[in-house]
Amino acid sequence: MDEGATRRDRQRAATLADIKAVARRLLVSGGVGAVGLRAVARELGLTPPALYRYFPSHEALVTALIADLYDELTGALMELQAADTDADLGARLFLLTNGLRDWALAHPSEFALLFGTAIPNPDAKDHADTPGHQAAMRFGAVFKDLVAQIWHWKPFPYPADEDLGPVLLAQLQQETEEFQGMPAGAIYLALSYWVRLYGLICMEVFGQLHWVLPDAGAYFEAQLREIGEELGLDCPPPE
Amino acid sequence: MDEGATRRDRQRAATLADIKAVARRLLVSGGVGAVGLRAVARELGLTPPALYRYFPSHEALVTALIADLYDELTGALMELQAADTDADLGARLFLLTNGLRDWALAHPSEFALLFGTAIPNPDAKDHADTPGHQAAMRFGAVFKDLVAQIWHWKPFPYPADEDLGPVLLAQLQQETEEFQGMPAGAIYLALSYWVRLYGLICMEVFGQLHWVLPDAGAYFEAQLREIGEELGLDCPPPE
DNA sequence: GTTAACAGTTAACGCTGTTCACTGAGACAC
DNA sequence: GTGTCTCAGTGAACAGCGTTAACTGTTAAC
Repeated sequence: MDEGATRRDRQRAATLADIKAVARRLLVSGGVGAVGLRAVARELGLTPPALYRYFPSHEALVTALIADLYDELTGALMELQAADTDADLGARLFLLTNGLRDWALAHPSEFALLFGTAIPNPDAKDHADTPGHQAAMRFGAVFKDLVAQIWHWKPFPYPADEDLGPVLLAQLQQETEEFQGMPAGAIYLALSYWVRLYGLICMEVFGQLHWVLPDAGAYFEAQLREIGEELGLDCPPPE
Repeated sequence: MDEGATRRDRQRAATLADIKAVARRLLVSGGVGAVGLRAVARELGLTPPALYRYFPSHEALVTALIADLYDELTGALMELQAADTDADLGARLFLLTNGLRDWALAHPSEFALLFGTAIPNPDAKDHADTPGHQAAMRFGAVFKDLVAQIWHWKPFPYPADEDLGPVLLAQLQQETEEFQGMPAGAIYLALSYWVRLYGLICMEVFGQLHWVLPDAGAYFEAQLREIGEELGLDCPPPE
């Protein structure tokens, strides 16, 4: 297994894993602000400069943590999907979306790190090859694939091109091969559903729904059911 | 005007305003991380401990800034509303929602501070009397009033109580006097529209829509028009 | 067996928020 | 008008942060 890996390489990989594990623990217990270079070193019995043999800066450590968390979340969703033996796409929509919400509620600190505050610089292409960005794309692909599968299995009604307006139509048509051939109107709907569900989860986790809904679970369920019906899917029984 | 205000009181109020102005400038130019106690003091020609005569901590300064920003945003929306002479509620929906989006896009740092990351502690009542929280409620009331006005002017179709499920129904009915007597189903719809529009603005400002929409303006317009139609309002002409 | 690479340490720099003891000037009472 | 008291502001210091430089000892490689 570790052929060609010298003793040092193995130990290096081990401490690197330790660093990330400690960083994760600090994140969970104290939020993003608690994962500091010195705090990680202290918890590992190392001196702060030692960590610079593993990460070029504090930001790099956090970035690596973000990438790992994206992959962990994606993995959890894929696992959920794999355990779902029957190919009912309605059930799969509920499974994945509820899975995302459950993960977010169970890991609020991690969720806040991933989705809380985002890209400060609006330049799109300069950080497109970052591991964190790629992991984010893999996460997004889970739901992009799901909606494409639903579409190709049983196309749902969608607004005509004329109803979208020329500007929006042109933007959406540019994404048609990213969405496996779906027409602009269908992509428009998919995006609308994503904003509703994803936005709802963010607002719930970040406490921006407390003023009206102490527990947003029932509301989320209702919204999800509404979307499932609009997509023409068989929704799982309530409760 | 300043009767009863001694010379000291006036100077104190002036420097307090200066502190907030500098903090605001630093926030705009460098984001939340740039508004530091020492940085503010440096820019004012003061020593850092001097600021402790005005704010008990760094967090208090940021909190005060948040409250001011909420009030500024609310004020900008109210002004927009006041300039809208005709009482067409469809036009007012477009005016206020586009106004919110415009403010967010014009002041991304401020918007990020207000809505980016939120309440870390899920306890609801311990910070309910904070000035920032009250300012946030005043902001929310703008849109809550709008939807209540629309409802009382021309009630829109809404889901029946039986379709909401008992749990959700009970939660929504508890808010019926907060929404000036609107039934649970109407509150359900209003909340859904708010999540769509507010979530869309957040995702646009925080760059979580770049991967599919380089410019979300047309999409926002389409969503807003869709909601206006569902509310049975006369939408302003496109473009 | 020599040499080079590398994990890790110590010391230090500049930065942050915060506290304490102190100074000087405006406000108020007699 | 003098005395007292409050209060804005200063200077020095502390603990903590991310980061760098010079150095030590162990490990892999030729």
